[in-house]
Amino acid sequence: MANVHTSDSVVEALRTNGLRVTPQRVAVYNNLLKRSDHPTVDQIMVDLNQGLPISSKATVYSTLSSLREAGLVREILLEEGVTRYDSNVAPHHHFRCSSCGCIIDIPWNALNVNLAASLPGGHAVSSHEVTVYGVCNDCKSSGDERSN
Amino acid sequence: MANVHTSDSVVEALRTNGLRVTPQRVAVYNNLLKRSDHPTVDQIMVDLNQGLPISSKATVYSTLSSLREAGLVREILLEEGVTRYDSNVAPHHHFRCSSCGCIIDIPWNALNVNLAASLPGGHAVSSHEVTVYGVCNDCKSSGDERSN
DNA sequence: CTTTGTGCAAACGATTTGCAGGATG
DNA sequence: CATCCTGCAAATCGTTTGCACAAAG
Repeated sequence: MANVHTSDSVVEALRTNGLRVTPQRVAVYNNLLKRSDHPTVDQIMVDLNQGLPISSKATVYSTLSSLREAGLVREILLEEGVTRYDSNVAPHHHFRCSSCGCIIDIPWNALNVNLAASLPGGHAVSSHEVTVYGVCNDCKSSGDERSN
Repeated sequence: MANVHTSDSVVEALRTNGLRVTPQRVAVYNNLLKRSDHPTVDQIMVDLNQGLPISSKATVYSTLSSLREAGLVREILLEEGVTRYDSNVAPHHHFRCSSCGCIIDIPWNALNVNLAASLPGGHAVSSHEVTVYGVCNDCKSSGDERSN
C-alpha cells in the first residue's frame, strides 16, 4: 500500500479522481510520488524538464492545484514565500531542519499528542499536526551549513 | 508579566534590544501587543493609519523585520501567500478555524506532546509546536461562513 | 465533436530594494 | 553630526489569468 507506484497506478489514481490523464499530470504526480523531499514548483520543474521539456510552469501550477483538489497531494507551508508539495496525504507530522531547511516526514504514531478533552474556548477540533524543529541527522554529523 | 504594556515598556523593550526608538516602531509593536488576532501587514497598516497616516507600508515591513530579529515578534505561516505576526513569542500552539480562517493561541500546557525519546532518523530536536484545525466557537454557534 | 488541458505572455499581489531626505542617539 | 530610519517608487518573485491551439474522452 505504499512506495510502489507503477505508471498504471498513477493513471488509475488520476482517473478515479475524475482527472483527465495527460502526460504532464502523470509526470508531475509520478515525480512527487517518487521523491520525499517536499519539493517546490521550481524543483519539480527542474526534475521534469531535465531531458526534453515536458511541461511549462503554468501547467505544473495548474496540475498541482488539480491534484490537491482531488486529494492526491497536499501543500506544506513552513517557509515564507514558498509552497511545497507532498504526495503523502495520510496524516503525519513534520520535522524541519534549521540548518539545511529540509523537511522530513514523521510517522503519525511516532508522536503522541494528548489533545485535552476541551480546548480553551470550546472549539470543535477536527485534526492536528505537530511540527518539530531541530537539526537533522545529516547536518548534525557533517557540521556544515548548506542553504538547501 | 503579561497584558500590561505601557508606552514606556514598549520603548524600553525596543531600547533593550538595540533598536532605535521611532514613532513608527512604537506604533507597530504597540499595535501587535494590544491585539491577539495575528494580523497581516495590511491589517496592521489599516489599524495604524486610521486617523492620520503614521507609517508607510515599507516601514511596517522593515519594522516587523527588525522586531523579529530582536526576538520581540514572530511570524506565523498557516495560509498561502500571507505572513501573519504575533507578539507572543513564548512557546504556544495554534488553532486554525477552517470556517473563518482565524488563528487562536493555545496555551503551551493545554496540550501535551509525547516526543518519543528518539525520533526516526535520530535528528536533534530543539522545539515543537502543534497546529490544531477545526471550527472555532464563534463559527460553530453562528453557523455562518465569513471569509475573515 | 465537446470539453478540458497546455503553453506563453501579461497581470497580480506580497515583499524587497534603492535612494534622497529626515530623525535618532 | 554620524548613523540609522522613513517614505516613495521601482524592482522582484511566486503564483494566477487570458487566450489560442492541442489533446482527451
